[in-house]
Amino acid sequence: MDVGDEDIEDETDWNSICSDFVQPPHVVIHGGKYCSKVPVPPVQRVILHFDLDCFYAQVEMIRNPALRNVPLGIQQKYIIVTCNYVARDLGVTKLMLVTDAKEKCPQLVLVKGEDLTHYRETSYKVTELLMSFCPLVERLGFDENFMDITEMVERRIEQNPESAHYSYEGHVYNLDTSDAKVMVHPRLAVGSRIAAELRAEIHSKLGLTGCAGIATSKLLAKLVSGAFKPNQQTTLLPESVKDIMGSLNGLRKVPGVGHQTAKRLQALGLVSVQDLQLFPLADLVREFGVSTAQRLQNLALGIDDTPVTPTGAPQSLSDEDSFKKMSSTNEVWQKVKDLLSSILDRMHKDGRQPLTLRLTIRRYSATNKWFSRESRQCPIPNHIGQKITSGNCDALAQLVSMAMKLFHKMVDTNTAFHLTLLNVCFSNLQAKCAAVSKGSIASFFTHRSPEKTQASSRCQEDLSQSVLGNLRGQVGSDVEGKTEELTGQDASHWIPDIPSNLKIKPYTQSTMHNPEASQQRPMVGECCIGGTVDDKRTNSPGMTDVPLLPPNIDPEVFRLLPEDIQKELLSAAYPETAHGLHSHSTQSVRPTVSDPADRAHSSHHNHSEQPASLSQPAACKLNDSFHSTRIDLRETVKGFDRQPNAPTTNNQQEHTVSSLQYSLTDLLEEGNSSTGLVSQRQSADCGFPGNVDPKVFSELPPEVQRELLSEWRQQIPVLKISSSLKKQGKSPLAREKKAPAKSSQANDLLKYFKPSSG
DNA sequence: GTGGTGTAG
DNA sequence: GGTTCTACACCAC
Repeated sequence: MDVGDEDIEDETDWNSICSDFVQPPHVVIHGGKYCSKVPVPPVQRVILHFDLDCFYAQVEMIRNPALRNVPLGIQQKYIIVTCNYVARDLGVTKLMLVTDAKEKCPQLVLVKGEDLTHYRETSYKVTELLMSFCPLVERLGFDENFMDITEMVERRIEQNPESAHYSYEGHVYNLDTSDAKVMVHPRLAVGSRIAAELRAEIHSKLGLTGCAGIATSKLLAKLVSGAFKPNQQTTLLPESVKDIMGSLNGLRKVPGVGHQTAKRLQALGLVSVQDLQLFPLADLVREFGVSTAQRLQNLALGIDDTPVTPTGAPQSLSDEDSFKKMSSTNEVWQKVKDLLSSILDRMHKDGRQPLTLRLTIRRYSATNKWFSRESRQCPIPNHIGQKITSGNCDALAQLVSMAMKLFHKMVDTNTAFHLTLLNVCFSNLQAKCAAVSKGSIASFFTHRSPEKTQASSRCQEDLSQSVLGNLRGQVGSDVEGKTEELTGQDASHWIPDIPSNLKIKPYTQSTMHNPEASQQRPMVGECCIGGTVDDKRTNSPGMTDVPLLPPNIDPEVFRLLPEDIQKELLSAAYPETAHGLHSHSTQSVRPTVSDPADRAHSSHHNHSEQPASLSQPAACKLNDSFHSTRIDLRETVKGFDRQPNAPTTNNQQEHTVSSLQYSLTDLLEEGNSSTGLVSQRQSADCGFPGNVDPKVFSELPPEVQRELLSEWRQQIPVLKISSSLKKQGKSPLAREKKAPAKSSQANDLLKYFKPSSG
């Protein structure tokens, strides 16, 4: 943020850096740092960076709107990983110890956040939503996305040259917006408007707010997106690149420079960004090698030409848990089984077949508390891999056994050991065309439809290409010569089971009811979706207006299918009423399934029966239903016209669910329940959501308590579902997801029936 | 392919 | 630089 002599000195450097740019325009901008003529590179790319505000907290506040008005912290173990702005105003910060946070803000409401299921799902919805406008979306963690909208911008300017004259939306870094001369960088100006529209989309469809940065590279977009928080956006003009780089205090602030690199740089005497900018490259090369040295110096100079690489399907799925101490094989066995059953479920839903299993441990060491991780991996035999894909419950036992072998490779159990973390990971994920048989026809339809309707649009090609490019190492499907479309299907598959209905429903909803959104949509949609929004609406009329075809099914695609498949789809979509609600009914049923206390008891019962043999009859039963395409289709298609609190009459399902819970609860390790907050079971008993700490609740002012209670009373069907299943420690909801019916999706679905006010 | 490290949110 | 729970890239072997 400092101007002065250094700036003038630096100008030469900047000139040389930019020398490869064609005809740098000379512009004069008043009100900013540059009062002299400064050569700036032309805008060649327009990159957006989206950063959701306190993401986990937002997800929880959507799940339980009453939390919006209280200081909310998301707790993982003894850490507040994030908190809402109410809590921030009261002094709570990210990564604060729970004890410190409570001291600082006694009224802080805590929600357990170790189970990432909901965050992951919401995260992918955001990515997916962005991808529906432009395929070039790259994820960075759960709450950030990059997007290359260069094409979108070009097209918009082409179609509407007027748009180039519009002003910047939101902030312009280091400038009064009124001072920013739009004509200088029309692409960035248009980009800023697109960013605003996309943020509005994210808000209207998913209820999430966030910041955006608009710039010419990922590096700069990321750096600038946080300039104004929360829920604002900032454009960085090329003229201000030097400013923003200079404003970073310390090399660690440069994305791409982690603490190890920073340490090495410091050893070279480099502390500030400017130090690195000016350091002789040759010396840097000696320390880091050519490519890293060049990259680091470029980063310091604000130069980053790395492309936005569409993220696509995750390349590994892992699940882990940390703990104070684990020192018996028995505990390890339990935990491994626990973790495995959770990722098994995710893996099954993903549809790809993992070829590799990895087990990672972290050992405690008094001298070196953060003793690094060790891992062992092994190939997963094909017959087991297939069981994973098909949802065959035998896979669990076999994988546990494999994982334990890996464990014994690392740990000599004859001597004492002390672990503080276990991680299981499926990697080397192979797409299977056989996935079709598993019910992904439905996901083909549902996921394809937004894309399929683009068939006539210019972006369709781009999209399938990028999707293809994404699916690194995945086998393209070749059924009926529809390679491309089925590849699209595979691509759709990775979006973790967002049911078709979710994809369409919010869309329709906001289109219909949100004047702002409908005003903006044609603008945003013009890039890739083109006229397809309307198509989609006609094809998917929404919940109440069921046409000949089930909602979400693209008639064009439907027509292409063999008759028997068509029939199956129809029968799946419109079965007799008592059936077909399998998945969702597990949701409604759940609160009545069994007394939480009973479940706790049952867990003790079976506790002694392990680990000699894995017994999970209920899980088997449930998983078996995964084999049925029919059921899967029904779930996917049917949930759409479900009412939020629709009562379930199917007792059999209750039994299934309840026995499932027994078998899964058995896996819980007892140690966990004694730590941390009051257990979720207790809070569920109290009649309010399990994700709310009763103690904390009792400390709230009476009027807040009343308000919360009245909110919860309206929400209880939703909240109880999740809360009654939540457990201490690891992967509570993952257990819930064991149910064949992809219950957490249904959970998400319910959310849309009762949208939050925000 | 395996195992460790570094980076990131 | 460490807490958490992921996920990815890169490198040496």
